[in-house]
Amino acid sequence: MEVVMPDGSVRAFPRGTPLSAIAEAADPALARRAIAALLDGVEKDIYWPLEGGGRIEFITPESPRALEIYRHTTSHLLANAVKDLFPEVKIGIGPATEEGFFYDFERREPFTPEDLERIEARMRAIKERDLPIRRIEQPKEEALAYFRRLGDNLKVELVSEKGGPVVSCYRQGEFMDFCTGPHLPSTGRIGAFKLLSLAGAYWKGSEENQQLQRIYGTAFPTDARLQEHLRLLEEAKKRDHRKLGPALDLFSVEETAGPGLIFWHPNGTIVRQVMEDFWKEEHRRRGYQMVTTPHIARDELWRMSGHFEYYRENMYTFEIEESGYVIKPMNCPGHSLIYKSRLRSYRELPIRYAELGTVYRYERSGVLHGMMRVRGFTQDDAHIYCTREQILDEIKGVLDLVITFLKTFGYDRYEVDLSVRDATHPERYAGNADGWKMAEDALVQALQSRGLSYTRREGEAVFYGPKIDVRMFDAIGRPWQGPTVQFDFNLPQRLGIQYIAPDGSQTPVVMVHRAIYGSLERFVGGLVEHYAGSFPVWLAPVQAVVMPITDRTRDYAREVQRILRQAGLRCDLDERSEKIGAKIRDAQLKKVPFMLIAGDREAQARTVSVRSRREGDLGPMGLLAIRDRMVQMNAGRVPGP
RNA sequence: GCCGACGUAGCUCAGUGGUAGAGCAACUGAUUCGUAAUCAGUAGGUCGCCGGUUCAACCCCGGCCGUCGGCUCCA
Repeated sequence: MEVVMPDGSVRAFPRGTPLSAIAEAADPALARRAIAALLDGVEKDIYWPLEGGGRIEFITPESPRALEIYRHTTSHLLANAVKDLFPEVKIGIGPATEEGFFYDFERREPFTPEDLERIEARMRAIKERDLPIRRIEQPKEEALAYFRRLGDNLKVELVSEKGGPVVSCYRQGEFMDFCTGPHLPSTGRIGAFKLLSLAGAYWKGSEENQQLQRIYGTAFPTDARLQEHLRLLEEAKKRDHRKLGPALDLFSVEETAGPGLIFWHPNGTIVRQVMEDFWKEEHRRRGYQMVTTPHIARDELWRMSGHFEYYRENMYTFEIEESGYVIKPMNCPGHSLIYKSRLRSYRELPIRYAELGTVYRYERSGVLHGMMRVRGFTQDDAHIYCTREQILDEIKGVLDLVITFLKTFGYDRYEVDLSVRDATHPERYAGNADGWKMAEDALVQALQSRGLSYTRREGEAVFYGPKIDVRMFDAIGRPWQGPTVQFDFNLPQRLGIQYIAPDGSQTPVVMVHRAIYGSLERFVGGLVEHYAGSFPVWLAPVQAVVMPITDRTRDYAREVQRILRQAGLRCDLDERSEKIGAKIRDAQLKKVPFMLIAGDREAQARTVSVRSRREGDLGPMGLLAIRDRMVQMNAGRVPGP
């Protein structure tokens, strides 16, 4: 048979030659390192006997696809160790994930952290034994009989559902698992790994099903890469907004008041207001009109909008004088009422209503998370009511706005998703096919016109319309949910939102719902982590601290503060009787961008010694020079340090 | 909501049934000092809350609240 080698040459091998032998023939050094192969692009185990020839490539520990194989094999190692130590345990599934791997187990007693240590030790022992890992293809019935004999009901369920007439399993020593592979050729080839945590997880991801115990871990080909990953986890921990936020006195969550409710402290409120000012400025400039709508409304409104039907579980309701009321979970019905408060002509469109609207939603206690997932939050919401002809320009306008914001906040990397409906199930969606097509075309055209590449996500649209979602990546490469643009075919229909067309007819509007920050809480939480608490000058709660060195220069320092404050800068004065080193240390810990040191020399020369939080001592600068520089950074919303 | 872990001073953490501790922060005083911690003193706790066991509970048991890691669901 003929084999196309990795270098492109074609060579002949006898049928049944193992891929490892082909690697050997290609390059003995490669053969030693190859952990698996690609046959015409399909992953195969390295010992797999090749029957029909084809194009061969080899996967080495450095290959991007290698990681998944290492992790998947390590998850089997985990299950193997658990079975050894706890024979009564039933095994579920154990895939590789973005960050590592997990395996789900059914066991009456909970695993303890001590169990985890024992399991990890056993895993290492099995790795040491260097057991061969072999793929076994057998009739489905045989595999079923095997798992039945072990009482592994979950596996029996999986094999019955997923397996064809012949199913593949992987065996290492006494342990065998139902799996498509590929895997490392032996347990000794497994790299560095670590078990990380314990969690509950529903069988097949459904709340209806029993809950299993999930053990999480991570694995890498080398210890260096594992250590690097663990270091990154530490780094993420240091940036955690739930830690930094209270430490920098930005916000707190108060048990007395209840979970999921954010108290914005003065420092946090500065960040928030600066963001709000920027937002209002940009929106007014682009023809948005600010509106304000009430926090509560009769349930009548929410019945009309459909929320009472579809969103009730998330709404807080109460009664006043025997009428039912709802605390608003969304702003759109309110905006639509303003639109409907009188007849609208096509001449008025597009109408763009914007509101920093605070909404409250009931979220199950287990999902709450710092500022990221809360029960009360402020959306930077806007609704665009326009004609079909105006759609494209409107979407383009929104995308321009989105890009402006991403840049300003230093999110240089982002990805765009376009979520469209599952066209095979039109009954699940509001609006007609024509509307969906038109909306989708407009979204695609707008994205193209702005040179934005995107991933199309079939069936990911909400029931009321297609949407664009932006995912932004922070300074250490983690994704955050960003701006979103959504069409809404439901509300205009339900609320009868129309305009008078040139021919005098009543025509339904097209409604677009969009948010840039999403929620101020979530966005600020993300920013804290993105900047690790070191906000750029324009956002920093305190932009500079003036530090007199001795009491002799106290009055001068006060003057410096006054000058900066008069220029609109947020400037503190540290006149404690501490040494300069201590003042610097404290300002540094508060992540203040500039420290302005005022000693005798500076007072004499009408300068300050400038110290940057990031670059350290920058030497003396004239008062007006530092003032103007900071004013420029502030007004220019310079995203950097 | 579910599974598991955790909850001691503002923060970080000691404290295995017998009178609650340290460092930092805070406050007071001294010190007037040149780029990440000056020194001394003082104060600060219903050990998350409620109940139970016990002569005695921060410690053991139960319930609740909250936080964290996940699952499930979302800005």
